[in-house]
Amino acid sequence: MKTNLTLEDIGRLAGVSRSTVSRVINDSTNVRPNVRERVLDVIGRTGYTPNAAARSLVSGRTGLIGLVIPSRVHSLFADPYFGRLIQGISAASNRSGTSLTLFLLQNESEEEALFPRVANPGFLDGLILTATRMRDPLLAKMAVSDVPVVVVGRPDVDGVSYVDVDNHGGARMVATHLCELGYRRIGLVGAPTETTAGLDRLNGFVEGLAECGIALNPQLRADGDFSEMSGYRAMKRIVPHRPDAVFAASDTMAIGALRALREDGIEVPTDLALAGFDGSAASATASPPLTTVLQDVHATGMRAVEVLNSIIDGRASAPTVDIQEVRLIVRSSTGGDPTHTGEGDPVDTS
Amino acid sequence: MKTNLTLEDIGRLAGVSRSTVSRVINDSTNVRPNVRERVLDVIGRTGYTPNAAARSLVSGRTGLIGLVIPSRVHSLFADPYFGRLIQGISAASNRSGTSLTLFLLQNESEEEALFPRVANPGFLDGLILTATRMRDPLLAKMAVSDVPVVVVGRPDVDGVSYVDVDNHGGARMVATHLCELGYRRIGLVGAPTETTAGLDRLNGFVEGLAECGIALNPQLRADGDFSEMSGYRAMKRIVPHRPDAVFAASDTMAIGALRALREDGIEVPTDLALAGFDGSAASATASPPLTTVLQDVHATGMRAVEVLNSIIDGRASAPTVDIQEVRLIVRSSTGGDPTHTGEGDPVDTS
DNA sequence: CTCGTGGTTGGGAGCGCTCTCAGGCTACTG
DNA sequence: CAGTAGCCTGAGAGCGCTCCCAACCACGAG
Repeated sequence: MKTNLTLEDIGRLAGVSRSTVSRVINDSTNVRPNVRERVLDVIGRTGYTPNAAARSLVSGRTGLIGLVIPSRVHSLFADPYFGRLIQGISAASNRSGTSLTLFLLQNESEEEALFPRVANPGFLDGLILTATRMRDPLLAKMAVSDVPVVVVGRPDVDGVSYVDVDNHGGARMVATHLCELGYRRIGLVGAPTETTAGLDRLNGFVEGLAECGIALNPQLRADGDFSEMSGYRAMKRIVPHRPDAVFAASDTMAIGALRALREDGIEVPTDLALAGFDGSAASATASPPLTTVLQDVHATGMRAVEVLNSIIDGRASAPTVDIQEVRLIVRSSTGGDPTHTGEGDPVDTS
Repeated sequence: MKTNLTLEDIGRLAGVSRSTVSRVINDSTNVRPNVRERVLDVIGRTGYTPNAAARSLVSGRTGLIGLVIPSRVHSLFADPYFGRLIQGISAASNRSGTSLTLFLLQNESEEEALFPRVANPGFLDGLILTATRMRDPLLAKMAVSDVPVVVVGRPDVDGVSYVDVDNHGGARMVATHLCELGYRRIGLVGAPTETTAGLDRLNGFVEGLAECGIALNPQLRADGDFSEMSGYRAMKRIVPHRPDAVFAASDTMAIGALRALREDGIEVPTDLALAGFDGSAASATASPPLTTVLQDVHATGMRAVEVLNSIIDGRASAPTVDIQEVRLIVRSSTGGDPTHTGEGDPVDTS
């Protein structure tokens, strides 16, 4: 299993030239069966694998795609979202025979140092950007570079391909659902509005409320940062203003909100209805099980890789936009279906 | 920002040769200040970055380390352990100027296909293996290959460097703690014994019990797979045999166990004491807050990278072994400190 | 004034691969 | 049996870089 073998060595051992061995490896057709056999045999016995660096030097491809998760996602793995996303991206990447390089940035300075690294020719074939913020400097640079890029989530600039979920539509469904059940003092534990996801969920929710004649009362709104603790705190701020229903813009924040309510002795859904967003596994095991908006994060990740690959291969020219559908899952936390336990519900367990 | 520039181009623009530009970039000393200035200026204006593939072809280094997380870790991001580990590894990797390539394997066949990929010369400088199992085939192959490898956790083969936490010692502390509080019918929600972590926690726990004259009652033991649901199920199996205390070998399983107890109306710690392992953030916010064993997963990840780098650089020859310390955090779930709320406790929030 | 010395610089070789092209061979056609 | 098309194979060039070595220059010492 020595790794310092070259094409030339294999050729010598098999009594053929470098070129023929190369043909066998890249299974081009024009090789006589018995020659191919002989070469394959030598390769098998020696455990030869072609040198990746040499290969990418000449081919211009490395088989490596990058995934950038910026520093402000400190709640990285507390919220299962990114875990699921990484799994989806990784699955698609494995399937397409590429490897995934992860850039988990810890602070601003690492973020700034990133561009030259990823723009480095001969390093990455393409890049997936997540959790971009408004006026994201990295995104701005990438957009004008010639590195293939796909954003997960909706970017605030044009000309960039992206894959997003229907945040607006999902939040609107929640508003409609709560309205139809007769709630009127409806509050919001919002997601950060520096993110397009937060913004879209806010706007969708407001639109849904408006459709049944309700305006979002500012006293009934407090924003969090997607973390459990921020959901807890936001709910604590809203409760004194006596809402009868609250939409938390992520399941993790909803879990935190639930904890705040439990502490204050407020029963869900009897005293207050609560809904989340994401369709996480935790939403189903919470007590009571949470009404939520199911998004298939795994599929989103896979789709991002597919779009990126199509750009890398030059199959896609114009920026591609892909919006994934979401689905409202009604559980007992909104009182819409009190017999419902949450067991056996569809959740994204990826 | 064209990326197709070469050293030669920069040289031409600056009126020097390829070699001189190379010297400037790799800041070797022997370049006249004004020449260096001129070259740096051209590089700055053109946004030139050296081609990574060409560089690694000649240097034999790619600046890339791999992280392997095998398929059987399906609970990947439900349990915060791997998230924290990845963050630690990524932090150390950023610091050392290397990039991290993630191999999240989804099934056995992907696992088998991995070896040729990672053993590929000119691809990775080294590899970190996690969650290896007993008689792990990938580990066996890697151990005899000439690719630098570090295992996180204790491998069951010799000659491989590894970084582990003191699972044995931590579990023993829990046993001693429960004993000292006077519990006698002490149960275990175990971790899988195909993992050395599960095995070590089991043995440490048994040893701790033995020291105060207690043998682990098989009826009071049920094993899980680190997932919340498996903790729930295991506890359901143990409860009928009336334990007065239970050690769950991971916080996530402890949370599941807690859910089972709540369902059955069993009060913690009044009716039953419960302890976990990991020191996760969730252990502090659980109700009641959980007694647990704090391990610094972030530090473990960073250490793994350091050890790997020392092997890559040839600074370490003999297999390096590094065992990280753990600490018992006593909270109200074991009744050892009933006034304790869990707020403000040290937790690994990395 | 000549020689040596040390700091600078440029060119050649080569890392291991793919691609192109020309040449050799086989086999078929007329 | 000559001619030719088509298949197979090997050699050369070159991807962009680093390393090595030889050449160069200016300076001070003898």
